[in-house]
Amino acid sequence: MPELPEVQTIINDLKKKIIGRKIIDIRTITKSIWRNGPPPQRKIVGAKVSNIERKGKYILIRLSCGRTLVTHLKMTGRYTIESKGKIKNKHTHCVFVFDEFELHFSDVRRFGFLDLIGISDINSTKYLIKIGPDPFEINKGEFIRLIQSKKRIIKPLLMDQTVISGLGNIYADEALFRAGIHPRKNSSKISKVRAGNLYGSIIEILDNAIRARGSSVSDYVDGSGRRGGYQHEHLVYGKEGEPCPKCGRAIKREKIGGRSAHYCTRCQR
DNA sequence: GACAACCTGACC
DNA sequence: GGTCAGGTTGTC
Repeated sequence: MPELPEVQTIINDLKKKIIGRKIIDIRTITKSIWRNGPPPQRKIVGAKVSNIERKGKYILIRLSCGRTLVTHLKMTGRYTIESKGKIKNKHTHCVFVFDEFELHFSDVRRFGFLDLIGISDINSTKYLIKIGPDPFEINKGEFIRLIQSKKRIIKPLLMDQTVISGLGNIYADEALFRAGIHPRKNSSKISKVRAGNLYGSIIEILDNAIRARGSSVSDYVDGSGRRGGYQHEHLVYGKEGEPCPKCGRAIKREKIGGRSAHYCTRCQR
């Protein structure tokens, strides 16, 4: 799925288009895309979008009625603004109709979901409350303490959304390469200086990736259906066998924590 | 911590 | 046919 930069790009795009606009109709094509079943029309139709926020990789669309439309895009979910009456493709699962355009939620693999939560549910929805702070919400010292206090393999730890949110497979690989840290390194054994460097790398790549409107490896597109540009700045992700940009040795790909890790066996210790 | 599961599509 | 894919969750 989209990781933090892609989710943030979509949110920035949607904000410009739908804040202050009224939802005049909802058409659910795939009922199962709603985590708790499709909500009754009356709970959404007529409400205006008051704000859009991000919590980790979740998108929170705040409505004037006090409810919140929660979305997780998982691997292939998309939110795109489409012209009215646009022909839906077979992976479009829900359409939110506004006065002058429509917001389409589509998802090839259907791992993503929509959920409408009430005012009183905001702080009690279990999958939301367990999400940890994203890297922008903590400082370097807090990050160092966070990873040194756990005895975990560093890469899966970086991707554990309950510890720190927003990073996925691409940005975890890219951050570890830039910080020169081996993806299997035990988090408790990373020195303060190197953990600080890792924090700096994470912030830098997230900032740059947001500036480039995200990474499009295969499916990801922004709210206007356009691809991002940060994939051109990837140094190791998806580059198995290619020379390391620092030392020239071939980049290795290896399963770590059930996911493909890409790294340099010489530069990352 | 490893692995399967959820699903479809692309590629070898 | 098999493998792989920006994610998360549940089961050993």
